[in-house]
Amino acid sequence: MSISTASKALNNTGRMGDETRERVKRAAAEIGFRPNALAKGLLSNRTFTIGLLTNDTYGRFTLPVMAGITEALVDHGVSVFLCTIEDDPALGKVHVDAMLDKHVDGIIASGKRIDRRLPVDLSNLPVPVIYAFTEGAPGSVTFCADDYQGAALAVEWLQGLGRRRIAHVTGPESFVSVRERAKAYRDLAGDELPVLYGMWSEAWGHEAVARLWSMDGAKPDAIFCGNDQIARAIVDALRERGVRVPEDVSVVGFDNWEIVAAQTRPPLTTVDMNLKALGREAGLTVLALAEGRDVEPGIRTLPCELIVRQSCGGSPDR
Amino acid sequence: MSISTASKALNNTGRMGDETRERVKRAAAEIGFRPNALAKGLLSNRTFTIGLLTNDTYGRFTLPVMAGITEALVDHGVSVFLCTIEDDPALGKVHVDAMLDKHVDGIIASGKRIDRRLPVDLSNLPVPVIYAFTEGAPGSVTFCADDYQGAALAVEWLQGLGRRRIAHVTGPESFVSVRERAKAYRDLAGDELPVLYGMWSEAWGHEAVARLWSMDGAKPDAIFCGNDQIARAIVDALRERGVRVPEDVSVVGFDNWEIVAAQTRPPLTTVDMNLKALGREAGLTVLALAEGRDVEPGIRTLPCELIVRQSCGGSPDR
DNA sequence: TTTCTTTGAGAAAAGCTTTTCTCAACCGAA
DNA sequence: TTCGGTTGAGAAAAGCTTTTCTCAAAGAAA
Repeated sequence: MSISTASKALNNTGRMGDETRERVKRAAAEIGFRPNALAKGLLSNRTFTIGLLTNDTYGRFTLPVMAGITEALVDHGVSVFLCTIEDDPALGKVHVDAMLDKHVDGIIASGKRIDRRLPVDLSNLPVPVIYAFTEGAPGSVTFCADDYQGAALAVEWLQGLGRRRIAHVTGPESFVSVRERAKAYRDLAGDELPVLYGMWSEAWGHEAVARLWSMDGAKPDAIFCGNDQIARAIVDALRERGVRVPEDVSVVGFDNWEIVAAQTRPPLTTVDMNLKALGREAGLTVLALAEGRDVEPGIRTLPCELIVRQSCGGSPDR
Repeated sequence: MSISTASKALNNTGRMGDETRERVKRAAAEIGFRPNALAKGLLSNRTFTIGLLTNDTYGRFTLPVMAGITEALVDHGVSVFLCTIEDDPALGKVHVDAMLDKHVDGIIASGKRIDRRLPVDLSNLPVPVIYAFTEGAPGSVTFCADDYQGAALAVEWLQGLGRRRIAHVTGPESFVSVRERAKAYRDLAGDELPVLYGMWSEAWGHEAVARLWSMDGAKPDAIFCGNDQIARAIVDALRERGVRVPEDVSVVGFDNWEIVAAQTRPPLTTVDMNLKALGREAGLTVLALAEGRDVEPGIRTLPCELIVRQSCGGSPDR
């Protein structure tokens, strides 16, 4: 039995008798034959391996993205190198070089904010690169969540519940996401109340409540928060003041970070950026590029989704 | 210039004139020559690739382990496949098969608790397997944190601050970690107060405080918690009751989960399991096995460390 | 000058698949 | 019987390195 005959039998290629083909397959199964992916890759220039580059140490955003990528690609036999590069350009280069040496089929760059580049040069690489939840190079494919739409979802939900004095407490104005979300808030809720920019911390949530409740005039009847941590702090701060959530004030978060959103009392209604879906899309897109298919460059925006829990009141079906 | 001469020049092997060697190296640098790791691996049976298998979806424990592995191995040119298999045996098999096809040099199995196996059969694999923060097969190398010592650290710290009525609120007794920590607590703090077993949730923390404060007799002057989430809830619950932390009651957590420990008011003093160091050790150990070096099988226990913040009072240097 | 030794460079094989070509055998048709 | 066509199987090359072997040339010693 020649090697080439065996190869053709197992790959269902070439011409040969059905009986021979079956015999080869049986024998292969019996000895537990596994084709060597390295040899295959050497020949085909496809390693069924991609690299995920990120500077998100805690995996806050990258893990869901990674989960999506893996979910989409595992069926295609693709495995993923996860490379966390902190914000160290040297480390980034080391990891990228290692990936290139191993001939990954493509690289997905990811991060912890949408408006910052990873500290690595990914231009002129011999493999396709796409960006997910991080700023991409011009002419590249970039996936990100639709902050405007997500924020609109939150504000409209509050308005649908009859809330009219909606405040917005959020993170640093330097973040594009923050500005986008604030824009949606302004467009829908008007400018009766100031947007409160601050930090992404619980401390800021507490301070914001103190500020809102020390202002003259009617108090807010709803607060749309820039992330779940702030929302949680706000819920805590309101409780400490004797303000009831959701009876007196509805609170909406952003991120649907389970560990925060679900543990808050009451659990947070919040906007989910669908990072897993984003990862799936990103994964399928590198795969397409790796296979030589054409992909339109540009920024692809994926819609957010509102996760309804109990911090707003109202029935889940409105 | 022959291929073999070039190879020898670049690898500093073989006999050749210094001038030739230099010339080859210059030329290689100039054209940006990268040896193909696949071809190299095909020959040497080393791919400088390992797989990290985990069922810890949120990366709570796996991410620090992963960071340690990467940190230890990136200098050796090793890249890591991260495979999250939830608790799905089929998915596990798919990932393991993919890794074997790609000829990883070794596999590290990791998880979210020390006394559960991953739902995959890792015996009789053609590559070395080691376990980190999950139950290992008999005769294997397993790394885990020293729960007893970590708990002792916490209790001794509280006693060193003069606390005498120390309570212990922790997770489900079914966890080995829980029992180990409780044992250390008992050995050091005696049995004046019951160990309160419950859930790993904030809700349980609140309930535990309610229970402790409704009991007859003197109230605790310190609470050692099974994890940071419980500790956080306990700090919150105490504040709501008007009990001051750390003046009236000292609280110690477990895990040093920054996102919880650092955001608690006051920030938590807590036990860090040194998962990153654990990852480093695990990484170096698979590498050793992959290189054919002998490694003593057994369970390696790494010491925990106390991270002092403000929830206990006392000066950081005692 | 001849022979031995040393030195530097290239040839070839191995590692594992896939793919393309070649070739022998067999069948049916002329 | 002979020729064209079909069919099944094997040989060989390619993909990229490393390593071992061979060999020619140059230098040194006799």
